[in-house]
Amino acid sequence: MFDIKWIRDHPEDFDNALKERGVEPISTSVLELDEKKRKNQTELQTLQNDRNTKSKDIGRLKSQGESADDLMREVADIKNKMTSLEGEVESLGVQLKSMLASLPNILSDDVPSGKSEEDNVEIRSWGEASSLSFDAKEHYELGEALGLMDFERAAKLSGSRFVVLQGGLARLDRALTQFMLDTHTSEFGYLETQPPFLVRDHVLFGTGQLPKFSEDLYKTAEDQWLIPTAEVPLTNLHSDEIIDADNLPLRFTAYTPCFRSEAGAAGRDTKGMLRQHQFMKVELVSIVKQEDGEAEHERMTKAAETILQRLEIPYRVMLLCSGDTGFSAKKTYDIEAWLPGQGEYREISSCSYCGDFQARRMKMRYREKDQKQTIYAHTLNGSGLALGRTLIAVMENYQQEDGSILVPEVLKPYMGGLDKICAS
RNA sequence: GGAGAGAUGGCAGAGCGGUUGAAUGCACUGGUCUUGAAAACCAGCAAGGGUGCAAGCCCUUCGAGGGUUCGAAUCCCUCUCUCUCCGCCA
Repeated sequence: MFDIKWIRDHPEDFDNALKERGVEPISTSVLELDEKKRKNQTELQTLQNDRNTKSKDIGRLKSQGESADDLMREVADIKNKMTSLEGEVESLGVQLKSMLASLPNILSDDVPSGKSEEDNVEIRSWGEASSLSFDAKEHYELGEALGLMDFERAAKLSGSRFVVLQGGLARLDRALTQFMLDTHTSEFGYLETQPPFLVRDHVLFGTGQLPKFSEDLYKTAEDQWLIPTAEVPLTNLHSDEIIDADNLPLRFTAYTPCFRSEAGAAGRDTKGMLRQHQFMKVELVSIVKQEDGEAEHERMTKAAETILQRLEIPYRVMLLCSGDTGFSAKKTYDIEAWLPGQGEYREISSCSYCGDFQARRMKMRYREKDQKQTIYAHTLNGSGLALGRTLIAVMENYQQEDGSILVPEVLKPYMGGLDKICAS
């Protein structure tokens, strides 16, 4: 969501910025609506003022036992005039809001132009993206051979894009979770949080999934939505509040399931557990002062990278191009882990800086000590990391020629003595 | 799921349909006093929006949305949430 005052003052900057997003120039129609609304609003407020004073006069007259019939007639007149104006102001306001609510965030200056993921730019890489000394298998081949990853029975229960994990793989997934949460809480200062997994409309509006992307989400019969990521409840925790600046930054981490309909992804990544309707994720969310947003973005990305480094999984950090950056983000880094089985880097984390875009939508402000004015907070979110995909990365990178999987050193304390996962 | 009570400013808590955007207390900020602090006393202290060069003026908001009325925090309806009791339950 945008500051209408800023658009008034910088209509061309606004159009140019959105052009990067492939949005047609819209400032003219926005400002036209805005102007019309304000004109009507001013007129309406004059009438309201008139009505208020006259009503008070009526009260005064009546309390003195005098007749107020003339004044009452006048107020009735005013009221008539108000009715249509009220409707007009209301409807113009709704139009303006819905126009602004469907526009994506303005990108940071350093986001490269581009159409698709092809145009993303590698920022740095870590580790060696090498092939193994033997013929590396993909995660689903390994998992099914181990008898610990079952897609058929998952389909029997729930349809396509689900998986059942068992035994050592389920344990490994749990170990990864523990390791991630421990690292983020104790080393990076994120507050472990268990949020609800079902949320209301306005919460999804706040982070930007609604109104545009409802087809990507699941909705319950009670009209609550299943969260597509913990970013949604975590970022909204302090919505509609004025935060004491001394309490910033706020950093939250949560381990939650994520539910995505994957509408429009038909045929993509149908094999294995790369793209599921339900997956677990450890999420990171930061709420910071406006001047701290960019530094926090780097810090958050480092926190996510730390997990892969400790797991000794090669990865690269990509700066997403304009065409690949999400709706609410100003700038996004994807972390892609090396998958020897696939012979490719695949996204395992996405860290986004949203500026005040989400904060405006959810009315989350902060105030500096001794200042009267409120400022919209800046929000960031990142995966730290997606569990399913991290499990895949561990499996493919730690696979042995016999199909067994070694447990990464850093996970051993969490594996109850198990240091290798073999066929059951 | 059934029965009842409630929702007011950062918190607590008043509020016969008419100068109530809202008493009072606490908290907070500034000042007086004090060597300093505390106490005491004085003053200030809601958000969002419109308008104006500005000072300011104005509008809206007392859980949300409708309605009654010249006028609603106060009356009516719907919804949401909270609390108490009963039932069920991880």
